[in-house]
Amino acid sequence: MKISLRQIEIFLNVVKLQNLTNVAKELGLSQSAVSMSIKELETILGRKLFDRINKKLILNEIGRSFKEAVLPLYKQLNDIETEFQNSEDKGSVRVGASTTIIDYLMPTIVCEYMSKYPNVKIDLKEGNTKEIVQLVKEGKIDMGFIEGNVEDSEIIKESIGKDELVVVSSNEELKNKEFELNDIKDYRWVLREKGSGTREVFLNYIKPQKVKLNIFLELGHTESIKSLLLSKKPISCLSILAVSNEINSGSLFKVNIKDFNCTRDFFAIYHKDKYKSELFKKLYDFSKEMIQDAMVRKGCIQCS
Amino acid sequence: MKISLRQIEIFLNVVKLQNLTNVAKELGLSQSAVSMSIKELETILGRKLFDRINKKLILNEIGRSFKEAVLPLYKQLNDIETEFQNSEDKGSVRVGASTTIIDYLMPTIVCEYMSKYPNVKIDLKEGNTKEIVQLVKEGKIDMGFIEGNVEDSEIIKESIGKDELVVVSSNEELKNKEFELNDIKDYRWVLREKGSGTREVFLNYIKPQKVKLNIFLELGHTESIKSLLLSKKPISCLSILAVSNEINSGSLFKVNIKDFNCTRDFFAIYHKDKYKSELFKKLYDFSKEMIQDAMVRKGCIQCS
DNA sequence: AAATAAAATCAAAAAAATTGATATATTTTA
DNA sequence: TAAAATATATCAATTTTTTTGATTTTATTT
Repeated sequence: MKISLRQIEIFLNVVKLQNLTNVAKELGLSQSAVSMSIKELETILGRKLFDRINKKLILNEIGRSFKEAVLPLYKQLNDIETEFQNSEDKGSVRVGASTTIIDYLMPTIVCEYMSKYPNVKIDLKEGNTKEIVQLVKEGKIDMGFIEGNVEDSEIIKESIGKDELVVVSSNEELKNKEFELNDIKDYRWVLREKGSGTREVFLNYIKPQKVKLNIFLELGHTESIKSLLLSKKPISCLSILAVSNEINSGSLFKVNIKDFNCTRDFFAIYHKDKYKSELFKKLYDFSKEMIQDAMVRKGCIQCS
Repeated sequence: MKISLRQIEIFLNVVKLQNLTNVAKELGLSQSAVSMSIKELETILGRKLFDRINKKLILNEIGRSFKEAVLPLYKQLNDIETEFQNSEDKGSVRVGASTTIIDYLMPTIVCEYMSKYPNVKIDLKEGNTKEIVQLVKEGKIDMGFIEGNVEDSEIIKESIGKDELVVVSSNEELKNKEFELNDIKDYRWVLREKGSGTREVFLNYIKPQKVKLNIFLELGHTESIKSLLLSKKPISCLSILAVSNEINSGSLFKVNIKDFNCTRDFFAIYHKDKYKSELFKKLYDFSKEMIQDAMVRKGCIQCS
């Protein structure tokens, strides 16, 4: 046999009112129900909690320490109950995103969201598009933001804007001129490693031209590429999100390639059976908006 | 409707095993019982705790934070339950005692007891005999130690030894001689205030002799009397417990009065309906022994 | 001494938890 | 690709638990 919350509730009321009959009234029960509940609780614990002194119930030392132990827990459970019944702004959300989004968009989103809803915890998971989709399908994350398209009947996806891939360098020779890709193929190129979305999209886009780039280095992190771009002046192709600041400040510039217009969609995804709690909806919409805003903003900077 | 501990238990098991059927096996229930319990819990909270993704239950962000909130409380409640079912050495006991006992015996008792049972809390209440008896009758304290007799059908009492009242002074004129009370009645006497047990017992004891003492001062605290005895050298009558150290060290001495043999019983009392928990019994017996020991010890010192 | 008050107890009734059977959807297997 | 196996939901039936209403016991008040 196990203690129940009802028994604890009745017990605490008896402690408070010191009188079974009044407790019965307070809880809308019969006096015998209260009496039997206390008796049952004492049976479970194997000890008397009250001394029956002249038909009065007097909390004894065991009852007292039981009360001390149980009262705060009981209160907390009640709080939790009402909190979950009322507030929507509490909990944790697991979000997955692919590299570029994780690096250049999520930090701001998480930061702003958490200052708006301090009781919401966000767990971030990084992965490439395929991995993120898989996590959503398995219910291991609540929503995902990815850099490539998916076709899957279980996945609901929403395009949240176009990302632009730009060819950039800090090599002055390449500035203020228009090139064919072929003209610059022999400069030193640095790309992200194989398997990276950014790299695949770029290489797929130029495939028809059958140009063989001089890829002299492959790096796993966009930031490594950026610092190399500044010191050694090779060429690379990266998301506008990653380099808009540098382009804006002039430390990097877009290499002007004729007819080069390489974009990709960003998608927000979640499982079709997902229960869309208020918490989910809020973070989902918030993230979508933030990402759209950010992309418009970066896009503008690039144009100017 | 209110959450029950059973629902929480089932919920936590589902979180752990991620599978209703296995939980049902684990808890010895049918699968439908588990399913319905979870459903009911979600109804009470007004929110889904799991997403049903392809007939699998995947804890969602609300479920997750519910789990975080509820798990520690559930564990603690279980601990409390087993603790109360098993251990006897935990709780608090309310003890009442009259002045002499509180001052000269209880400190040691409480101290030694608490180092033996560190989880037992002792609440001490001071009062004169009548007050202590009343508190026991009302169940406001669990046991009492008093300096006078009681006759009350509701009270169980046990004599725990004889206290001796001694006439003491530091006035050298009174040393090493035997007096009649009448011989010394005109010295300055200091007694405890009216209502004090020590005073009443003493005055009652000498009443037959119809001696009118020169009571020049009445003080509320035995310690005040003792310090006065040392500086101003009046006479007083106090419990041997209060002055045995001073007698032993020679700073005070017993005034030798012919046929003076004033004693009183110390009693341990409790209510006849008291539930005698292990905790109660241990403290009760411990206190009884300690008091008896102390009185024998003080008595011995006095004799030597 | 009678009236009042409070808790315990018991059988009966009501409510809640649990079951067993079945439906439905999905994944695995052959 | 169909059949088997797996997993959850649902419903009516049943068991268990809680609660009630009536009664008894003991103590307190009038």
